[in-house]
Amino acid sequence: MPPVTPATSPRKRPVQARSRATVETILDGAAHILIRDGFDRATTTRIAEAAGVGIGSLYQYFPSKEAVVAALIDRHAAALTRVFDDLAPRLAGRPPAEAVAMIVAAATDAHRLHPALHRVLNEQVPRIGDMARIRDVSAAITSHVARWIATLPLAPGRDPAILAVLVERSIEAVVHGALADGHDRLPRALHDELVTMLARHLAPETPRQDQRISKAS
Amino acid sequence: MPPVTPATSPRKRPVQARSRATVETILDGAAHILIRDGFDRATTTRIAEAAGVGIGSLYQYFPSKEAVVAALIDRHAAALTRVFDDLAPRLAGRPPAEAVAMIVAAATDAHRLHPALHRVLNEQVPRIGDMARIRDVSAAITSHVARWIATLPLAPGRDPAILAVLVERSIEAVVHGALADGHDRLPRALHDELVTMLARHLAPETPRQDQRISKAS
DNA sequence: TCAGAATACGAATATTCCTTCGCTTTCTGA
DNA sequence: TCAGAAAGCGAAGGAATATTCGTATTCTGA
Repeated sequence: MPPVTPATSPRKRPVQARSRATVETILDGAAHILIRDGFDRATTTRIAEAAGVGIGSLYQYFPSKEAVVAALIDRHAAALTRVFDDLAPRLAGRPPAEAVAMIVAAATDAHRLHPALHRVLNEQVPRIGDMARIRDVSAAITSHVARWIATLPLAPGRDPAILAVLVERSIEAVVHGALADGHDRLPRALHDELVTMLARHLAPETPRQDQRISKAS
Repeated sequence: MPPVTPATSPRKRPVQARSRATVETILDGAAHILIRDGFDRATTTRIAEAAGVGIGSLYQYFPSKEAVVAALIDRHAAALTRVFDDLAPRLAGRPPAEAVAMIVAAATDAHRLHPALHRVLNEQVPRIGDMARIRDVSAAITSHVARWIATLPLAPGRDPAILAVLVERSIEAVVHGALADGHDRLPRALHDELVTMLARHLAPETPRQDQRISKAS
């Protein structure tokens, strides 16, 4: 269905330790060049140069520039996922305010894993067609959150899965926005409003929403 | 400062009606090609073809492919801004639940102005370096929202500007996410949770948030 | 009606980048 | 220690695009 799907699967699998290291080196070089030059100016030649390997070696393991970036996305996505996998078990039993604050903190950490790279990759992901990889990360996070929410006492009729989407997207958007605006962390006031809002919305006394809101013209 | 700034400013300004029409035509052609082929496969030649003008004419007004896309972004951004400019005066005096629902509706409308184009442009904006244009749109929306929030009775110490950021980003993220997931509108349940959450957070009785939340480990 | 300016055009040119392939070097397992 | 496999290398070829520029056409203002 995606009109654009450059070949991104590896050409040859590195088997010796030496070549596995080469692949890592290429990925590092790619990250470097991507950050410095952006995707468009990043050429396979420059990537190989930055990595200190021959261009031929690069093509031994990657069929194209897209494939290199896809691999980089994969590596970064794995790191992101790990942050939230670590978080999930620690949420158990926490009251909403605490847990939400922890999720916010994790989101911030994730963004700071490698900010410059994170940013470039975010921008380029759509082009690589590796959207699925990112969707997976996001889905994994949401599902962790949903599992935690499911343990909370909620008014009947409220769906943890939906609340999780709401929570995850709000947090991601606010954190991402703040960091994109140049802050190195969520400004305190915004952080507190966000946490309060979400925590309160997850409180047991929050009623199931009714048709009360459909009065808008 | 931006490492990547392809020339995007027009080469020559169209003065006669004829050439102004040509420029519009080129933009239409660009939209068409961009949607059909994506940015990478979109070439200046194909754009000119689709627009039914000579390639030379394109270069008369745009120094590069990036410039064409930048102009397209600009045109689209103006349309988006208009949606919210129209909305702003209608918010006056509305209670939170109503107004929030209207903002959500506007965000949905904005996304549906030209979904295919919206999507492609969203993906390409970062590359064009026209990030600023988008930031402006977003800032304009936030500022409208802030002006409305400023008219609400709030607990002392709460900042309308910050609440506006929270509201705008949450709505945009949730709406965008839902549409990206393939829905053609916000699912009802998610819509209601979102509106309830935000409206409640803007209610006068919502207390100023304190250090209550910093207990998280 | 006419001169000068504005537009339009597209074949030809200039760039840029991707990718391959034959050869050298290094490593692994026996 | 040695043969075969794995890895590394980069000049050269090839394909795709961006962009220019001289010429033809149309429009504007007097």
